Amino acid sequence: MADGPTITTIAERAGVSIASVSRVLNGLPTRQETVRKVMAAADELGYVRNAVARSLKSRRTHQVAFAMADIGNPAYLAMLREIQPVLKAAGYRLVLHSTDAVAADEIDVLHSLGERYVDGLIMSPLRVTETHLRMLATARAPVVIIGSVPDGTPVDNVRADSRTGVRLAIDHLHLLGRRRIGMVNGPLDTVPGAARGAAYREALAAVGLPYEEKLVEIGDFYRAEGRRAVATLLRRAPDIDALMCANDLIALGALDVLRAAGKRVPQDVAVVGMDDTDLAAASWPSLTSVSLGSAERGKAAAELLLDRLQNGDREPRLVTVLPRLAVRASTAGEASEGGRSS
Amino acid sequence: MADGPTITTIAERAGVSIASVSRVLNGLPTRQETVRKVMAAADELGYVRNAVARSLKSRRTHQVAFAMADIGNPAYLAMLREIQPVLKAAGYRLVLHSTDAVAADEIDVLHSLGERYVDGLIMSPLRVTETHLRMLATARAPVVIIGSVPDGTPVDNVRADSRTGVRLAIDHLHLLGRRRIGMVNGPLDTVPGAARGAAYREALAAVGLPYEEKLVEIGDFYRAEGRRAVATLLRRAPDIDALMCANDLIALGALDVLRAAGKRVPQDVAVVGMDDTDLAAASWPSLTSVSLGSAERGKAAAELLLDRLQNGDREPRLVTVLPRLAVRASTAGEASEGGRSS
DNA sequence: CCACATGCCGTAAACGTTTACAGCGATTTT
DNA sequence: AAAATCGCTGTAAACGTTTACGGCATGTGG
Repeated sequence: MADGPTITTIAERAGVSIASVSRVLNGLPTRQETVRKVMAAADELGYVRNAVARSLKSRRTHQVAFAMADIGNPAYLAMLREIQPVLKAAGYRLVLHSTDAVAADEIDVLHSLGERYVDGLIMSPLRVTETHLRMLATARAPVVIIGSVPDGTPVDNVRADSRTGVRLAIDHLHLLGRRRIGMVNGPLDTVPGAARGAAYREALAAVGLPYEEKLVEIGDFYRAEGRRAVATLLRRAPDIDALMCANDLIALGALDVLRAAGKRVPQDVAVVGMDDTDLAAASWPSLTSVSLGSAERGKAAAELLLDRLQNGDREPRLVTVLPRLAVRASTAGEASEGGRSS
Repeated sequence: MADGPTITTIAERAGVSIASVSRVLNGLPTRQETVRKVMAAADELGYVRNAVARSLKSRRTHQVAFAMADIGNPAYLAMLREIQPVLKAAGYRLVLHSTDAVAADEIDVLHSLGERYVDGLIMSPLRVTETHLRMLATARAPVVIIGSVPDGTPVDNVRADSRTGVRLAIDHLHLLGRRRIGMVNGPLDTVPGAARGAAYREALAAVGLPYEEKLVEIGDFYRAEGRRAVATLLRRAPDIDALMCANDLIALGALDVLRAAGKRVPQDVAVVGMDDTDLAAASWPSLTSVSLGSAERGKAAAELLLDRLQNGDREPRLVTVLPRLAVRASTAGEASEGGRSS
């Protein structure tokens, strides 16, 4: 692992100055003969440009960071899968942070932008605090936020429309004749939790169903929590005939509990998940799920950031991605069999 | 986004030299009064160290790359989930590459080590070619390979033991009384494909069952391919009573086809997957699966690399992770209900 | 009172690039 | 034939750090 060659090494071997070497390497106009000599020397030495020195001088790292709230959550994973190729195609490397949805970690990441090891950041915070907003306003590099941010915040923003998403699901259930539609939600102090809770209430109203406290249970966005919450709900309201779950993991927990309780899905209780992850197609019965377009949001975020990197001072932009309902067996009978595979 | 403060800015404001600033910032012995002045200036200016300049001088980037073969494959994802926190705890950032299992991309990544934008690399190649080996031998930064590499290759290496893994599964099926055990494998020119195929043959011999060509079908490591392969297999050998699948996605495809063919799982056909991903616990019936310890392998790889970064010239080390059989409903009846949630 | 050690600090060089500027030989213009 | 232009090249500075080295006070021992 001997010290690699630098442009100085090349310059000596080719008998030219380092400036010429640099020019050749960057394709700037140079005499043919010089080009030949430099190329030959570079080849023989197995030269590779030092990215660090290059970044220092050019003030561009060609790296972009993505701060995922939760690396285990398939929704964020779907974003990552779209972000990666977009960045790669544009010649950027991806630095991955996992913040475990801890606000302090997110703030750390924002702070670390000052170290200038990346040209920009894509971030999907679960909660947006005052501190977030303050740091966003003074961030040392462009940031794109996936998730909602107050109007006027000076960053590019990509949003899901969970309101419409929940609406799609409730309409679907209502059309199928369901009238006792329960909801299992995640924590109300998270952005998605709050939005989905409110949307549920609204959607019920829209189809003319009453909102009943006892049909709603709050847990967390995990399968085990989903089980717990649904068990509680069933005890409280045994006549429930449909469940709107705030994500797919919760919905899987619901399937577990319903099966154990001897309820048939979808005949007795229809179940809808949210995020339309790979798990939805894999489960049995396969899970009807509201896709909030994680993949599209990731792609949009990456594109917004790349655009901003080329054009530093355009207006902040807001992109909203439309939801879609993926109907599968857990609401629509035995028929459909999801086919997404990775 | 005005140009951030540098140590020069601080030096001016504090009325000291940049050397003193650097010393204070690095905790080297300095007079109290100077420390105070520098700290005050740094705070007021909101100074953050420039990582690029630091790296250039110190020849350390505090970044490590992970080249995933396939970002959509839960097995690699499990590795990522372990690697990330280990690196973070040690103060390293993670640069993520997705090579889509394309050899050329993997070579690119190895080549790019010459750019010195990372201190080391963890890589999980699907196939190991001559070129791989040549580049590994001359890599400009330490590399840890997850997957098998010929003895004598001068890199740290973390292996799964798919031989024992398949053996566990076949023993299990044999104990359950299955005698017509088919296999659905991925491409034989991949490292895992070859290993699993050979292991299947060996394991059959170990329990005294004959190897039959017609019980084996090759596809690829995806669900749709699994469906196709199992359909073919069923046509060719309708009396099959167990299926050993080379990964969980294939096994899910098998479940699809068996259900459609009216075969009960596990009563008529028992199914075993491999990798023990989240999907295994999510499917229904839940899937018995051989865990090859993806998480442990990721963790081991990260630790090997960190160790190597501190101690550049110790002997290459080989870590082998033991497999484990996660028994679920697809072989053992209705009883168990997997509970892993993320 | 001088020699010397000690503790801090500033100057300057280095890490490996990119790039403004000036120099220089050859060609073109007047 | 002198002047201007042109194409190419080398010198040197800069990016923001870290760090070897020497200098300057201060304190100690003879």
